[in-house]
Amino acid sequence: MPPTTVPKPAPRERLLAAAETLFYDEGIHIGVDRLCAVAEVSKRSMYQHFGGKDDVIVEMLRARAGRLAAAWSSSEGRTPRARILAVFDSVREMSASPDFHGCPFVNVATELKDREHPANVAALGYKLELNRFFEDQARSGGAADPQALGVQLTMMFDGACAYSVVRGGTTDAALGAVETLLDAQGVTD
Amino acid sequence: MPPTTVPKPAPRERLLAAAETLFYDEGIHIGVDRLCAVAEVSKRSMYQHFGGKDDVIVEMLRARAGRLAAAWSSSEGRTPRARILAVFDSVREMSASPDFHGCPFVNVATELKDREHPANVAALGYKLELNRFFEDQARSGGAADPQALGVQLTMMFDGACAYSVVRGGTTDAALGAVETLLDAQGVTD
DNA sequence: CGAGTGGTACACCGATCTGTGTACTCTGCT
DNA sequence: AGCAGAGTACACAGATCGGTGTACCACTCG
Repeated sequence: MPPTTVPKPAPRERLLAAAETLFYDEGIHIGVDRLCAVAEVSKRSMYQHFGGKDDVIVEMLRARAGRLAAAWSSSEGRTPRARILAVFDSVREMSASPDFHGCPFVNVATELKDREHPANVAALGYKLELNRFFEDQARSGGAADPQALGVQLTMMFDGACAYSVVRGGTTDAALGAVETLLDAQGVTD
Repeated sequence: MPPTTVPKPAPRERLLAAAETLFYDEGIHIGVDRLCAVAEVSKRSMYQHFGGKDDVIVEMLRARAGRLAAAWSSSEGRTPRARILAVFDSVREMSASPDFHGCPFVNVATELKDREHPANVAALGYKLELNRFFEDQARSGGAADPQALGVQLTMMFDGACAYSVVRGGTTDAALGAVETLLDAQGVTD
């Protein structure tokens, strides 16, 4: 029988996985030495797979954005209101973990400042996608002003994350606010 | 006649002023050399006035929190609803500036991660104060659940800031959401 | 066998980081 | 005049940063 050990993923995948946890847990200011050590990849290999540290950040964000967007879409079949609430419920769940440090995209944008930076462009893309998801669901649910509601829900999303970052608690209160905003626009089940 | 030149503030004040703009505009990872150069204070003097870079950050946040809290209180005499909306209106105004980079307290908390850090404790104190202001106004305005409304408004506050950080636009949409949340709890003028 | 390829180990570069040590100047007070 | 304190200029330490150069190793394909 073949060896039971799972083959180690390729260096590129190991780097992206390490970047996801390290950059999120400790910020994007950690050194590439640390990153490579955790990924068990030589620094030389890293610079052959990526153009530089910034490149790793961008690719990591892109991969993460894709996975998260897929998670929202997975709620197909349910009502628009339920699909919106499910997003906030997942945030509530994540915020219960001591390893929760807010929205990774907002974090990178905050740490980078420069709005022209490719990583910030990726973060913006993610937020636009989230906004569009909310807006689409709001429209499907018969909202009076889907566009405004989409923006408001996006704000509430990041506000809930920031709340947990500073306070350390969970984001339960966000669900009540979201229900109020949905009710006000006639988005019922 | 006396010289028209205003006397230069003391080194301590110059350092705090420089820290306020530099740490906010470029993040708290800039070097102390840069900070001292802008403040026109020798590095040696900085370490005689403050225990270290972290100390400067904490003192800067404390000063800033005091001034902002005073700004909310300045709206005495107006209705609770108007006082709450005034806070979000000032955020809307600030977000119009290209120099706006979100809430300085949330930014520091995001960049520092460590929740035990004194600067993060200061940030938490500020957010608790803001939360209490909202809650007090909600109660005065006859809200059905002032505590929940206070938290929701605090979330909306940070959400509006994060929105502007990533998108670059103003936070107009937050006002609509706030009005909806206030209406739902019966906080009218 | 040999060549090419992907990866590693490790030293190294210049820049920058926080923080300190030292010797100097300025200023106000008595 | 003389002294003390506050501030400055500047070199320096030890660490870490992103990034590179070099020599070597293991594997596959022909």
